[in-house]
Amino acid sequence: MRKTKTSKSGKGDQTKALILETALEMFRERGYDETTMRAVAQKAGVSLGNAYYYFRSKEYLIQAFYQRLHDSHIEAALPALDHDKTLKARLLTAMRTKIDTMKPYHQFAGVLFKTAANPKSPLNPFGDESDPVRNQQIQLFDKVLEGSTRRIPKDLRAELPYLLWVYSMGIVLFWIHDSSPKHRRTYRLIDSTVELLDRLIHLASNPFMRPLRKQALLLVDELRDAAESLDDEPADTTSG
Amino acid sequence: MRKTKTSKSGKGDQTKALILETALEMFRERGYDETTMRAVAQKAGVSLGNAYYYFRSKEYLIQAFYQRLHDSHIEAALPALDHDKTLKARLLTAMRTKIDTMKPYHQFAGVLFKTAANPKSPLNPFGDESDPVRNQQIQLFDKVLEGSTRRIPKDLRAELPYLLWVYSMGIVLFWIHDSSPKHRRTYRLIDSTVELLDRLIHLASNPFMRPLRKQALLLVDELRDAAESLDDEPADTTSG
DNA sequence: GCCGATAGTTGAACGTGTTCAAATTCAGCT
DNA sequence: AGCTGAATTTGAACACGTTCAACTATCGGC
Repeated sequence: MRKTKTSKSGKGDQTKALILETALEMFRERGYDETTMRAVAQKAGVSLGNAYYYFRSKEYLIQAFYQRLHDSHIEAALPALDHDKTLKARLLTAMRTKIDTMKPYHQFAGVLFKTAANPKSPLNPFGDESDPVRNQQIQLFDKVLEGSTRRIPKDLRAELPYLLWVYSMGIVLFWIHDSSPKHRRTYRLIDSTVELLDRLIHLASNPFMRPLRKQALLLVDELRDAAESLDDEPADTTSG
Repeated sequence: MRKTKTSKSGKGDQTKALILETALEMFRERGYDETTMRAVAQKAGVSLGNAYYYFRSKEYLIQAFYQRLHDSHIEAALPALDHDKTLKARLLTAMRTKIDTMKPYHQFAGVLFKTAANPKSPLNPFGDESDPVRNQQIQLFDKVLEGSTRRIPKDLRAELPYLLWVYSMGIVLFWIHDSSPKHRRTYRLIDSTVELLDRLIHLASNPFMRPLRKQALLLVDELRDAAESLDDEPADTTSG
């Protein structure tokens, strides 16, 4: 009579969760490369092969981590955003909480982007497998804009959430490389870039800027298109 | 009496070159991941350990490839630039020849950026080990600007080579993911972004834009600073 | 209570990048 | 020719991520 009573959650789900928890803990404490699958399996009390039964590869453990990280960010950002009204303040909050959330995983994050930059990796932020997380993140920036007082032309307004998401990825990239104490440099960078973005958005909203803005937005559209057709399109040569 | 007579070049240099040639050939034909160090060693007729005597790791083979690739680009770009006078035309030439040069290595290039995005990799374009190549590339963009007719304010002019280099890295990143026939998408992207950049530079050169420009350039400076102190600065906590 | 199927689990085995102590070659010197 | 120390070369060995055929547990249906 020592069995766990949560029979409903499925034996597998428990094992999977156990492996993930163990892996993330070890990633946090020792880093990614230094954590071997064998060690994870051993610490979790399962066999090596069993870990691979639930996670197709070591990278898929990061994928799970990625999702969890974003959930935490949302949780931290949404309440904080209630206090801010201007676009600048709201953007600042969104970005600062993002870095706050990622902090414990700094040394492990390098690997995250290493594999994320690989087109074939499940972690590629533009790829299909990242679709849910990506959309949630873009949605967050939509909320950042929605609650702000700044008036923005419709065409720009529509693309801005995506553009801000790309911007946030750039900040994260910087943060990964940032070894300054407490990541001060990254926070300073956020301050200055948010200020700059606010100004740029203001400038781009000027009627005079309409032609240039239109051209830039067309470019953005094309980039998004291209980015979204990554896995398919195996260099088609059959013209008809 | 079968010894080679080129005794001056050093036996080691020859072996190193042989290994590199073999490796690059196999990378081109089979891709990076599919090319094992054992296979390279065997095809080059040396032992496995010997390959590691000359190349600290498999990644250092890419490092060497990187340098060679850039040399080819310079070779292709410089003569072509003689024909172009406007900034737009010169920038177009520089970027098109860049992609032309990289073409044969497209499938292999994904790995290049995968490892390049890793802060600890010798391939990191911002890192110390890439310094020579990076500076040469920036210098190329300086020449692109130097020969053009467009008048640009000094502050912007000074940073522009670096900025264009960063831009070129973005294009390369896109190209890596671009599986359209003959990489048409990348060439189209170059066309539209160069056009846009030309306009933006024009706009930024307007006296009205001076404050915003100054702020943006300050940001660029900070980014460069941060990017250049990657390997050092191990989270300094001793304040004095 | 038994059966078959599915889900879960195991650990040996494979191929890889990398390391290392030892073996071999080489150049310069006597 | 013989010696010496450095440069070069070797291949066995290591640790890792990953795969796989086999084994066990679990559960629904008879």
